[in-house]
Amino acid sequence: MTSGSRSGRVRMVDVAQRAGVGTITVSRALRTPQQVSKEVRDRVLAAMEATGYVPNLAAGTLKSQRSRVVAAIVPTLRNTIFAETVEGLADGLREHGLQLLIASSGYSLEAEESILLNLLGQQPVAVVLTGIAHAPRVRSMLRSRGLPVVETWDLCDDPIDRAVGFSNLEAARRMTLTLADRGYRRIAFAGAPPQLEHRAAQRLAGYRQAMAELGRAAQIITLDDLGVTFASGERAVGQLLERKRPPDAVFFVNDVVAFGAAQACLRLGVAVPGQLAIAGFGDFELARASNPPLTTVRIPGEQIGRTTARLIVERLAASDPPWTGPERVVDLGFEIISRESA
Amino acid sequence: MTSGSRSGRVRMVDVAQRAGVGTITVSRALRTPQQVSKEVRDRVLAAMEATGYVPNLAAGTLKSQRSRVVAAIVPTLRNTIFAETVEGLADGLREHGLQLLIASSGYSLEAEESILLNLLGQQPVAVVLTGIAHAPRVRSMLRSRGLPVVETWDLCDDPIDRAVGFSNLEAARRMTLTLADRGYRRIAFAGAPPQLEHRAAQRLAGYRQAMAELGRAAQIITLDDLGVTFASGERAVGQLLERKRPPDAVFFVNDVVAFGAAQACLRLGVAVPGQLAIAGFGDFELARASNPPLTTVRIPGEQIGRTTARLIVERLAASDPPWTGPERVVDLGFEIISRESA
DNA sequence: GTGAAAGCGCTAACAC
DNA sequence: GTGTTAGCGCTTTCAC
Repeated sequence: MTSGSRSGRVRMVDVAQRAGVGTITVSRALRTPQQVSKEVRDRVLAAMEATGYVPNLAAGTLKSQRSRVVAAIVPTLRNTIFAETVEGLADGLREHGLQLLIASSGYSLEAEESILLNLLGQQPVAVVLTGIAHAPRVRSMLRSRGLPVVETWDLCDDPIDRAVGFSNLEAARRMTLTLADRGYRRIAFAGAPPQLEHRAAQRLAGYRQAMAELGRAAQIITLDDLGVTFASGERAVGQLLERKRPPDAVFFVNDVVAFGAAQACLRLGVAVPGQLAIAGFGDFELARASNPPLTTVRIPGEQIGRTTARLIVERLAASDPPWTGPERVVDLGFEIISRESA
Repeated sequence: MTSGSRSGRVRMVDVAQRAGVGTITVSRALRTPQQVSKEVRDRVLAAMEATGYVPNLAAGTLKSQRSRVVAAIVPTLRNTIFAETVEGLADGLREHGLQLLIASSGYSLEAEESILLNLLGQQPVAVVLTGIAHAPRVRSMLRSRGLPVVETWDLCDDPIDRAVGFSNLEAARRMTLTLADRGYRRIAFAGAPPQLEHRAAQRLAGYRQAMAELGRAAQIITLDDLGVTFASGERAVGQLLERKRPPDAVFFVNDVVAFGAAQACLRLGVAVPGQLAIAGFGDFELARASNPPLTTVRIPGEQIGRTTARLIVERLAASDPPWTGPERVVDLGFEIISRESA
């Protein structure tokens, strides 16, 4: 098992010679074992063990024009927002022998574009993007390549290829109406500046639409820190309380900031929901752990990842042309979760 | 910019012909621009734009025996524990044109081994592992390859190549002594079963050592869920309170479970730190957001990532042999952070 | 500063 | 079920 000279330079030929077969047989033993007789296969596997052979995927990819890598870009890995999706995706892909290549864009569309160029060089067999808003060239570049592409975390009438997600707008609208149903009168929305993030903008739009339906005036609180840190939620509460006529309910753009706000209230002695009701978005583990537990929108984070993996695997098996087939857009829905905070 | 026939099949020759140069000049314009006259370079860049050329890294990697990929394995991406390290690493590498290939092992050493085999196939120029405990073959495989390897999040006298981290044992020992200094008498430690995770075992050992120094009896609480969810912290509090003689302070193996425990106390009306003091480990954003804020050990998560990136970049530039050079082990230290919870 | 030829290690296509 | 041949698209080496 450790005899192989200086490993890392063991080539398929070395294994083949040791097993007394041709290189192609080694290749087949690895990729399509059923094509190789059990006896030979065992000999080959033993030779691989003995030499510590690790296939050079660069060579295989080059020749076959087909890697085993799926490239994904998420806005951030720093908090838990996309964590479930990424793990679900990675698991779903790994079960089919595909390796996930992840990069984060820091919520910047320009960064997304340049990162994508880099990732494409690795010859991925599919690309996963977060959201449906992209730099102009991203769409054309991916379409012209004819690569399977899945856009996640939102829906869209005309995806680059496929989309898997839920309606951020509708989810926010429903949450707003739910808060109104509960009797809250002055419902505010807190999010980062909408031009910074399309999904946040969609949620804001859903809030606005609901408020219009209710015939009430919208009240917007702008978060800093891209609206993804506890601290920005805390600061928002500070701002709120200075207002002459503060809202009696705030719908936060995600659970991370909602949680930060709830903790600030606890610290400041602001009763939740008595004095200020708080709603979040995401139903992360944080929402249940909060005091009080957060009313929020459950979104199918892990399932988005799993479904994305499934679509990719199916597409690779079928080798359909990119923009045909069923399920171009998969709506996994959302669910309003009522807890004590609102 | 979109003329190039069916993109994804644009090769370097196509760009070269369009620019009226040889392929090698295109290659140089991309990789070592200073070797190409400005005039020719501009023509080449224009041709790349026009054709939408994306270099096939598989071919380059194959020929040059040198990719631009660094492979990393972390135990999980599901919570924030390793998030800072991963982002710091990714950022530090990207600044030098290196792409991070991340995979998660689910805290399993066997999974780590098999994932590593997969990743090695991509011909990474360096490998980053979490922790210093690995399956037996991992060490020999990496050493024999002579690849730059960085083990993170712990220290070790004899790393595979380099290690960047802090002493989990010493950090836990110091925190335990700090709790004793504050006057807590019955200090317990809560962590997952130590055989499941080496870093947790080190922290337990540090706790035991401190308790021995103090001449006190150790009291261990075993967490479920690998000790990485809020819920397991909550359940631990439930268990604690059933004891005849519960501890007056609990040192949790990380901030995630400590936070879960603190929230459970809040809910159950257990005064923190009055009735039960709580200490965490990590100083994640959660620690500050908690009520009360958590006394914890600050560990240099992002800096581990940054330093790891720096070591890798330096090693690639210097092409030193693997186990020589300064800084084989970089101790980034830790800091006890005193807040209200203990 | 630029080019021509060779070949990295594997797998597709075709034999047997 | 197994082997032979050719070549994927780059970069290295050496020439100019």
